[in-house]
Amino acid sequence: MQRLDIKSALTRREAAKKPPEDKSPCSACSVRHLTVCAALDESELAEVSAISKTIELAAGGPLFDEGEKASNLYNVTAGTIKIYKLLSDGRRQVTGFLFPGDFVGLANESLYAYSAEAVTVCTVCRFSRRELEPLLDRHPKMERRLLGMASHELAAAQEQMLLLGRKTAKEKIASFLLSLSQRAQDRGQSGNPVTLAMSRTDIGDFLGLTTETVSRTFTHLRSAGVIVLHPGGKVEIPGINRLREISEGL
Amino acid sequence: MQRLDIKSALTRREAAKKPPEDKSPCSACSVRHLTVCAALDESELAEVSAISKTIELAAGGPLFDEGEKASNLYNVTAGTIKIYKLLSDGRRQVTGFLFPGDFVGLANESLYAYSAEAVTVCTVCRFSRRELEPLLDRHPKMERRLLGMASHELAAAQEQMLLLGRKTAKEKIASFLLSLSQRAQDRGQSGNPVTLAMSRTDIGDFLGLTTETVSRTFTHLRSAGVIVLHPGGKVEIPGINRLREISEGL
DNA sequence: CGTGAAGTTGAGTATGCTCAACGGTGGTGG
DNA sequence: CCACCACCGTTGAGCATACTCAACTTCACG
Repeated sequence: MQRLDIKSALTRREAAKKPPEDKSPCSACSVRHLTVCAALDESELAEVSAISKTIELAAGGPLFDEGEKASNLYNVTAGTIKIYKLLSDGRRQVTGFLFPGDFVGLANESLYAYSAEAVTVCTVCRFSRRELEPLLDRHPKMERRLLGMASHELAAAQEQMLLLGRKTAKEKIASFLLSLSQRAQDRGQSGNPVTLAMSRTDIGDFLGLTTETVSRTFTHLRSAGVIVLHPGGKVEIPGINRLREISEGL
Repeated sequence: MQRLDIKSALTRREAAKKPPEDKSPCSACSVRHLTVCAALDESELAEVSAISKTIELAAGGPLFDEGEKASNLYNVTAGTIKIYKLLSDGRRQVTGFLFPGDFVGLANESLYAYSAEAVTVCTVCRFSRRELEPLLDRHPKMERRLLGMASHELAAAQEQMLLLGRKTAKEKIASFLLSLSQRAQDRGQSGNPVTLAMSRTDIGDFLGLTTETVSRTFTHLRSAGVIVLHPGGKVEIPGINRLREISEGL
């Protein structure tokens, strides 16, 4: 799946080398319907293409760091990105995983409030903040869309606060699997089995648990027959309704 | 302070009864510079006035409930509001406290993703979503401001996730006090002593702790001479730098 | 096939929770 | 006006969930 996306990203880059034509490279974007670029017409897409640049990241590669000047915004087009914050002693909280179509880099202040790093090989579209803002002024439709995406993220953040503050380890893992499954389905991929692209450490840092507890809880759910762990981070969920109950503490 | 704000709200309502004049009631809004209405000119303010209604809430009064149709948006002008989510067994996570100037009710989907309830006596400005949206279309400046406020809330949500997932009880309480102090200062009020308008239960539900642990931790910080507890929920912070260290685990 | 990172499992522990009791306070009704 | 009651906050004792430290296994990669 990653390999496939990289291939399409390369195709997009080749298109960018060609002289201007009636179709912009963004026209071919396979995740456009999920992004801030949804519902733009051809001429608007061309404007966006003109100020965007496709970037590839190796697994583990940094996109930006907390405290850095927030001069760019990014659209994920392939792969998985994690965003996180650190405490001075190294404790880490992953505040989100980003998948194709997700937007990253919004910062009200001039500095990024968190770090972003590729979990897998990734492709992202980069926009300079300076160039994007006037474009947003001219296209309220796009700004409205951005506000909608920010509201959506805000709702997700609140759901995550509920998880972090009030759920048990078992409920956290169950909620996490269901959320990954849902997001895969939103992208037209399989929601079952679901693929975990990230490490146990990343999952722990996302759920407010240690890797040991994450591992033990997976084992526990496996013993209970709710999930089956396959190689390559694939998790089959035969008991998806049971998992839903567990995620809500029933 | 609450009493004062209520008085100004009444003044505002009286103004609304008068025939149209060159100054809209919003002109007198004491927290406008903090709100989405900042940087609007007189004619724009008049438009906003026309579709807003001032509402008063008793302490404990509900503003809206999770799952309700999100037909209104609100601007807090006086008092403290809490927003929260519930699990089916009654576990609660307070996801935020709102103070004058804060905006509440953004919902990407058509339903509210959380409940909102007055902590103290409150005054809020109500906008119908249906009426506000066309106004935003005509005033990109206002929409940009809204996006900025949403980004700011997103950053705060991430900071809160770090707190919930990775901080100890002591660090949580210290961070909480500092954040309240900062927000009071942003509103031109005293940052020290800071007033806790909410109950221990609300604080616990915000920080992912029980009331007992909140209480014990306050006692501990008091014994350590970092804070002094005064009647009326006032907390004096003689050791504010020590509190900063504690909040980061030093 | 060797090496190092990632994942799993186990034993013991600590932080924060549960359950319980008690003091203070504010609102209510006799 | 005062007694009563409910609620809030505080404190204590015991306990459980998830953490720490450690060993071992599995897996990916050279």
